[in-house]
Amino acid sequence: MLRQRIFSQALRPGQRLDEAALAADLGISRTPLREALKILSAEGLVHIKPRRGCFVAELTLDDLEEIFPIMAMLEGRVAFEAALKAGPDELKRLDALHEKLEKHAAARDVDRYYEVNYVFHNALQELAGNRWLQHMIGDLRKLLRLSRHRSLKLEGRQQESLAEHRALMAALHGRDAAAAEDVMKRHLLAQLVALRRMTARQEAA
Amino acid sequence: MLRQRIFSQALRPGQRLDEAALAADLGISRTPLREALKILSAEGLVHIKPRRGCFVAELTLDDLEEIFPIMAMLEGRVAFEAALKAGPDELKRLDALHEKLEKHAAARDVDRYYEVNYVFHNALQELAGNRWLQHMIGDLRKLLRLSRHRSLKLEGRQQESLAEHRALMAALHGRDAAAAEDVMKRHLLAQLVALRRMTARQEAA
DNA sequence: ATGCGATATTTTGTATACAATTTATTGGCT
DNA sequence: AGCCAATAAATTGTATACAAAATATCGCAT
Repeated sequence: MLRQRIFSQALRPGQRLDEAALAADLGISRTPLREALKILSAEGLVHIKPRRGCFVAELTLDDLEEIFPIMAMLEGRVAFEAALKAGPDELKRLDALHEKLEKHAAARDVDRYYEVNYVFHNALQELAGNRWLQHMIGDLRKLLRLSRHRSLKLEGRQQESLAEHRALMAALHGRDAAAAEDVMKRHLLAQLVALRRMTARQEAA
Repeated sequence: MLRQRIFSQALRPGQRLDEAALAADLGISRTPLREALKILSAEGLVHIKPRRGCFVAELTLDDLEEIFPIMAMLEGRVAFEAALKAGPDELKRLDALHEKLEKHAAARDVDRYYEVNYVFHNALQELAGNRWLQHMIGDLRKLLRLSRHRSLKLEGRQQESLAEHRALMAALHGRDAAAAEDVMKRHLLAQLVALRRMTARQEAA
């Protein structure tokens, strides 16, 4: 419940969390709430300052600059492993998801595109079959949800993203693991570049 | 305190943790103990099975096979960044640490070697200056401490490790980031190979 | 003797109560 | 009026108490 509220921005980055009030709001007592907060703290979604309170974490552009290259490595590795392990059935499943991406992009449906994109990356991770890699990526992805920047809304970014996905599919079909890794890395780093453009624009306004 | 007890094997992998008994033993009540267990759970050091209890996590060789390649990537990246950012002063500090490694290796002092090795890798991480990268590596390193395998005790492994460190220092001095990354990756993967040899030997016995 | 079922005990999960510390408020002083 | 100190309120951290569920024990029948 807490994670949901943080992701939905009902609890805003930087905001202080009053335990009594939050517990009452969630309809539970402080004991389980505090246990939940400790977990979120370990995940990096909140920061606990002893004796001072609990605050929703904030991601600066600097954090994104550090996190995206790591994501690029990890997801790149996923693409590499997936390319090695993808059988015909799995490729078909990925193709089907990619088709959906193409459709939602054509319809300019950003929300659905994000949704399917998420499913696609997840499918790839399962294919790669490295549970710890999945775990690490999952942790970082949760963190990234703190920054509500949706780079796809940028002019032309959705088309770029789609092109990167096409290149990835080509590499997977060609069983070219190195190419898949490379494409995926670029895909993630391109997102970072887009985010930079967005924040630059926001600061200008 | 809990982490210490897990690392020192006072609490063994797979062992069930009785909350009341542990709390009494630590001289605290169940409330803060449970909060601590939730944190350890998020870190992967324990597994909480709802309504059934808390168990110290176990790392199989399969887990190590998955984790080490990730560590290789992350630490490789650290080496890359560190090579770019290392100034003369920082290089001197690393040299001093490396000297200690040489000394402890010559004295066959495995424990001190591990200790200094830890400090060395930490110094490199600070140099690289990516907090999130440091965070991720730290998380994985904590996990690895669950497996009490100390590959340096293997015949010749310490000399190999030392040689890898020498190659790393050379790359750092030469400001060759790509070489540093490559050496570091190999260093981590060589550890995995050593661990494989160890477990194979253990299973034979 | 062994397996099953009902009861008793233990153990986890949650709520409440209290202690310790921090933050807010009030009154007095310059 | 503004600032500081002392006190009051609120908030975090911990302990205890209770509810719900799982595990263990005991008795009974086969």
